[in-house]
Amino acid sequence: MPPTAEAKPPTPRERARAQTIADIVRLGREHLAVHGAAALSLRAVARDLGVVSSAVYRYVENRDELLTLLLIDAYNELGDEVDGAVDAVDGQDFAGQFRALGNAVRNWALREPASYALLFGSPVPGYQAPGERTTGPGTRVIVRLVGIFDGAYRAGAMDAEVGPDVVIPPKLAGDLASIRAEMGLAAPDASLARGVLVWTSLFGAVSFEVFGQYGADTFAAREELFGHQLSVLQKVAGL
Amino acid sequence: MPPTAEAKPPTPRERARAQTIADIVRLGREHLAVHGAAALSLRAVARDLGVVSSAVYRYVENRDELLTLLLIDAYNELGDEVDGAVDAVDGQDFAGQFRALGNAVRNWALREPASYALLFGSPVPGYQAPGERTTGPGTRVIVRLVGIFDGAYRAGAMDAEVGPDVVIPPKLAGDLASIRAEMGLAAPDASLARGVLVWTSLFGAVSFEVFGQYGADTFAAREELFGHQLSVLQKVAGL
DNA sequence: TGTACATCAGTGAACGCGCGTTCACTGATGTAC
DNA sequence: TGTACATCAGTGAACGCGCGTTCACTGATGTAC
Repeated sequence: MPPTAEAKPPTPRERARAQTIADIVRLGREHLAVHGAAALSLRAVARDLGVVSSAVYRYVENRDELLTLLLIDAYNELGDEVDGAVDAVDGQDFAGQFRALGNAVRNWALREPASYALLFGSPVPGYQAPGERTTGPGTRVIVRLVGIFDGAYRAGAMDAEVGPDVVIPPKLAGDLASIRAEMGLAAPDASLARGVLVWTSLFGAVSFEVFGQYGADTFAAREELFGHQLSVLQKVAGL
Repeated sequence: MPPTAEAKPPTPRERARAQTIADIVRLGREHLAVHGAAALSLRAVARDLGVVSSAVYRYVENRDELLTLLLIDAYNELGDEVDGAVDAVDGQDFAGQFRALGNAVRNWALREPASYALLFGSPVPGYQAPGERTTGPGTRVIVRLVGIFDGAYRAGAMDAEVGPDVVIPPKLAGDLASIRAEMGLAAPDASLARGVLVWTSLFGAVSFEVFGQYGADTFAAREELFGHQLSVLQKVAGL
């Protein structure tokens, strides 16, 4: 059965190599948290790793590739967290799933603000993520969110929505049709468009809190504020 | 009448000085647009200004102060743009004012993505904005937005809102009471809380577009998408 | 109106620092016969 | 089982670069008498 050549058990060297790469990613994340993405430096990672600076080039092609690894790692950590939270909710409780997803995003973002900033903050100047490697991990949350909405629609659990008189312009309807086809969805244009707003609004709320836009003193009850925002968004989505 | 010592006409030297500072800010913004905030460098600005690097220290105390100047400049440019757009709408057309504000934010953000990122993106590592200088300019948009909401409420132009059964927890109500007192507002808790969501959602939508979260191909009809988002947010706000 | 002095803008050299990346190399670890 | 060779991890020096900030200085511009 050697057609699947990947199935061999890893050699000690391979294991050591994987461990070192994992260490590099871990140290890179720590560096990210302290100094930000723009200041991420291979030399600093090498220092923390206890190795001469040129040695990291055995594991990582260049600085941009380290950024890519960190990006993928962060996307997957967030994705795992979201999946875990949503999976813990009853499959028919779509509103509960939505709230679990929102809270998972916020909790992770507050715990890992630097990684969150890398994923959802200002683009890193001069860095372009390689789509073929990041698109999968990078779309896990939205795919999951859309899954909840579409599941609710199919189950007939989607209430009348806010402002049903709002019309969808044809050009936008075209985009939504592509999305519907690509993701195999059933929900109509209005629901999908509403979903996009809820999606961007969720991250808008989290970003404001994580990036310090609220100021130091304005909101003491941040958890309650976010809970309220989720409640309203839930209504907007029709859940 | 020398008590108001500030009223003297500026000397040529003062005018030259003001002009140079304006040039520094302008060049700093260009640099920001190309290389990002973290890479903003006094030496590069000095080069563009055609002057030796130490000369800029005659005008700007250090790198952080240049960042502060850029921050204030950007906040005021955005504030002017928003004020201009809202002022152009009939004072009783609260929904129109809201849409004008939203579109002004988006247009400015798309035109000046680097400045937008400085204001609303990831925090610049190691930089803390001096509140006493930035709070005023930095709150112009939210003050204006709240003004529209409160004006609508006082004019009795605020419709029934989404999900009126959503309760405001006491801790959050306390925060909202402080805001109401501080800003001299009339609107009740539910409206204020809704206003916060609309505020964060508006910037969430703009940030996703400016920061490239939509991906390259998903939405061709970005203008229409944003228009739709504004429509739904308008309903959420009760306008 | 003319002179003496103070203020200011800009210079150029220097400080100490960190960065990404390349390259020839040494040793250790694995593999093929 | 033993030997020859290939692979790989890590070294250390070097390249050329840009950065923030300080400091003593030169000249030009303004001000007071």
